[in-house]
Amino acid sequence: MTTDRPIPSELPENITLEMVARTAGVSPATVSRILNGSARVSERKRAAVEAVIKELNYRPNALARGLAQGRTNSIGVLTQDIASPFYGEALRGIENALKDTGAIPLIVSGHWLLRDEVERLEHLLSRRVDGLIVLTGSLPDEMLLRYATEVPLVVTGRDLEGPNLMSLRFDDYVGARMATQHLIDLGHKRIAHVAGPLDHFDSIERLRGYREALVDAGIQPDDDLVVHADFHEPGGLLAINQLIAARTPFTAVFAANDQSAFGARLALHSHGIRVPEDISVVGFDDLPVSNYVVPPLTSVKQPAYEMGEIAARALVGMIHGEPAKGRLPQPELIVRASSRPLRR
Amino acid sequence: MTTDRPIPSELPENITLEMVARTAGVSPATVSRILNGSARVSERKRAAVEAVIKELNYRPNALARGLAQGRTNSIGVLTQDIASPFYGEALRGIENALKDTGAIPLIVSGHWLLRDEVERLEHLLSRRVDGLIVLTGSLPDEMLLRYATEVPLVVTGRDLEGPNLMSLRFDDYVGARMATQHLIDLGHKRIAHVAGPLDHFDSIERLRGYREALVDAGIQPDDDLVVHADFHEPGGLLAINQLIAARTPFTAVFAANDQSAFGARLALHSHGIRVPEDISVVGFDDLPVSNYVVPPLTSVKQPAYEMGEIAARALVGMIHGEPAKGRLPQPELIVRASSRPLRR
DNA sequence: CTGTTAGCGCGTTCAC
DNA sequence: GTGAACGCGCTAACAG
Repeated sequence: MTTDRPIPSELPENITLEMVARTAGVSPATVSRILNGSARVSERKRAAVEAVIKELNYRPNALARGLAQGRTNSIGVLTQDIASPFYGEALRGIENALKDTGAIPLIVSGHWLLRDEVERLEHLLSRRVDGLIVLTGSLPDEMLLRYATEVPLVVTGRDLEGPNLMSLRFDDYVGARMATQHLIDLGHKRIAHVAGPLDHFDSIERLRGYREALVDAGIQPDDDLVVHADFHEPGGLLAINQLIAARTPFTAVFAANDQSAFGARLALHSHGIRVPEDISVVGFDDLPVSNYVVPPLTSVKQPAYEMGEIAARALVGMIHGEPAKGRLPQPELIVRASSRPLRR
Repeated sequence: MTTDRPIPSELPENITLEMVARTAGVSPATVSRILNGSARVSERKRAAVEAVIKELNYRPNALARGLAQGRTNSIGVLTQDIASPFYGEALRGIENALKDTGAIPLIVSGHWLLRDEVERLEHLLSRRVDGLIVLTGSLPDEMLLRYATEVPLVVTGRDLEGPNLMSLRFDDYVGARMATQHLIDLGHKRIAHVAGPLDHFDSIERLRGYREALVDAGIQPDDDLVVHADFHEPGGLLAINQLIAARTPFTAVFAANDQSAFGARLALHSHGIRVPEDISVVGFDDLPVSNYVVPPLTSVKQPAYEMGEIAARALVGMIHGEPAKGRLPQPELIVRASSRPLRR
């Protein structure tokens, strides 16, 4: 041990593997082998090294390790909004699935902006992540395919086939049909739809499910009943205000996601319209909080947490060279108190 | 350019700085200088190199760079729950403040478990983050002080002084007083409190604020009115159910956070008790969604987003050797429709 | 089983 | 201005 360092540096010097090796009286390679279990080491040396590691409080340098090994034990996750309740659940699922693999998720946000998404992905790749999970977003398919040539990639919210790539899509169309059908079954005919942004594939599919359920039930879809919003609470509120201002009659609302359903419900409330007595409301996503709003919201369950888990597990498999596999559960309608039979 | 590689490797080989240098006909050092602006380079070479970088789609290896420079341009963020609506806002603030600094946040979750928190922090440090933001959590002060000897550290939710460390604490006590005083001003005397977990400093402070506001108003605090919950919706719901089952009379509820206020509000609803007509409800945090629940929730605004921004900005400053600085805004009560004068 | 050697891809002296 | 040489901390390949 070098005890005659003249100036004790301010910052505690980082302990290196080489220092551990020297103090334990072995070679760096041996320490490395113990750390990685990459070869058998005599019990005596192992004990000595482990003691030194503990004593010196040695912490391996992940950068150096990554450089040498060519893998970083980290996977990049592109979400869109770090505070989104929906994607938040997906992130929880990812975290949980990764927990015991030794890998750590590097989470960045794309804000639904192509520019941000590309910039963030490049950032992740320059950090040499071992794989990538892209939660929906607005990247063109070709770009995803190209990124998949660099690292294994799992993308949600679209159907896409390609080498080194897996996609996970929830059936928005069927989910929207179930929600609409539920309202039809309750006797509703004038069903409004608070749509999502129409540059989102999910929104389009949900709108289509809504329309086709109506048609199949012999109800003529009325464009006046479709209001466009943005998947957020204020948008849902404005949408219903519009509808009311235009005096368009309706007895039920199917919102393209729970957040806009919350806004819609508040708009109804401030007009003195009761839910579900006067008007039924159905959402989409089944956020954790939707079970605790008043009245609890009937909603199509989107398995966000499971989606995260499935994506992460599949990605880890792909990184280890296994074929991509994993499927999302089928849509499911969770009926709660916000919807009830039309009173006549 | 080496065109005679016999076997085209499956994975596209990573472009290295050295390859860029060779194709551009300059030395690696020159490319490095251009990349980092660390020295003047002739316009001719610069143009040539930049062209090659674009053409080869060169992406610098952040690991190698970190190893060589001793900094990684990443800062570690320990949150508690990646899907928490409250901490989610803080993360947004952090992301935003870091956006133009070139640094990227590495976000990990501690789940309020000491074990997880330590493990995650060690993970971040082994990745050689340049600094650390710890969002509350349950680490003892001494540990934080020790971590601060390794990297600059900002911690929220507590008061702590130390070298290389900054703490940011919101005044929970004053906030709770404001909430309680608001209800007192409205004529309420039987005010229930749905408390948070009592191993959280915030919970204790909010309970204290509640109690002292009552005392100062000449109202004798009644322990029967204090129910313990867990900062989550189900806990708030159970708490109110308990209160009702025990037939403890009350006309208002102050919940230790918005999520338990939601649960409380639902419990009241399912007992046919109206808010605010029969009972007033006040929360704490002012989550984004609290403005959109029915009725919109009166709440103490905790500036989570700003907190994240302030923490990140301060940390960046500290990393650059500036003294720690930054303060949180004062508590503020946002009055909405969930509270109203006691009818007599 | 163990030590020695040679990189991983960059930044950074230090000469020229 | 520019290039050659070395080192960041670690793993891998090769000897023994």
